[in-house]
Amino acid sequence: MEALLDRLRARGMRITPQRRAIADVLVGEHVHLSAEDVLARARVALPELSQATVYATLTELVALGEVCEITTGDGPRRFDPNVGSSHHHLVCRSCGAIRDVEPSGVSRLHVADDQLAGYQLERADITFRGLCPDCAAAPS
Amino acid sequence: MEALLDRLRARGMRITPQRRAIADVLVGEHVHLSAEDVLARARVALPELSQATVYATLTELVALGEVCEITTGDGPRRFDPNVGSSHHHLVCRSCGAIRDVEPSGVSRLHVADDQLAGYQLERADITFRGLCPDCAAAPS
DNA sequence: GTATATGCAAAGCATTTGCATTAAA
DNA sequence: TTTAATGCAAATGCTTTGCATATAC
Repeated sequence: MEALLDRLRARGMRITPQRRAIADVLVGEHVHLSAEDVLARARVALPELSQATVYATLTELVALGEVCEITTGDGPRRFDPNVGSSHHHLVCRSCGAIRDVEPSGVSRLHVADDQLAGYQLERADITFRGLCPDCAAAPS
Repeated sequence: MEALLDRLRARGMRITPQRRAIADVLVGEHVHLSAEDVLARARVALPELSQATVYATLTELVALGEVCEITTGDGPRRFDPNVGSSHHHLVCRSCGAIRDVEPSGVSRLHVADDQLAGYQLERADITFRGLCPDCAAAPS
């Protein structure tokens, strides 16, 4: 429950009411919040929370690898706390909805060594794009 | 050579000096230009070209599928005219350099049907992240 | 001649920054 | 007490927009 805050404390970060409120919102699977979403939700518990603090905290959480960011290619970036499973994303090109795709459902990707030519690979971001069931049914 | 302009004409677009200058710059492989890059290069041939026209034209070219956009997750988006081969990208997290990865060097990706749940898939964007040879050698 | 494309400058949006104040440890 | 975190507001960077003018067809 307090896992994220514990890890932050362990890394020397101070636990403030602001960080607690933000951490409380960044929990669960299929959660893909914009910075604005995080602010709005965390403000329910802590109305005086500022946007700048949300951005600062999100930046740190991403740097620590506790949260990952998703760039939809349109609109603000989204933050995903589900870093445990290294899943991929399905993004609707019409409404922007994001759904997770479990890695187990995707064949493993392998890159030929000669393509890497000295690169030190860290990870692969895989984003599937198309129309979600709702948008496929009701074309714009 | 004039292939892109021909296709634009065929779709009813007017061929202006501006579009010619922009099209001349959007040629080749391993080309990943920002809007600013496109403006600067096209202005060599047509100094009075405006930024707004570059953005408008790039937006149309993307909509027509003649150019694809790459979101690096940092900095401005890049435009890639090499839509013929549906390649993937290797992005250096330190200097931002982008290199193409030929699909032939990557194992084919397959998504289990039950993961798609009504989604109408259009494409998969695959971005590998890590350090390029230069940045791996000289850590920041 | 007519509709489309252009250029300019202003607006827009997401995000970052500077800095004085506050508070966690 | 000390150093890090916060809030505010201004600044930044990229991109889009409104609108009058110019121009491809």
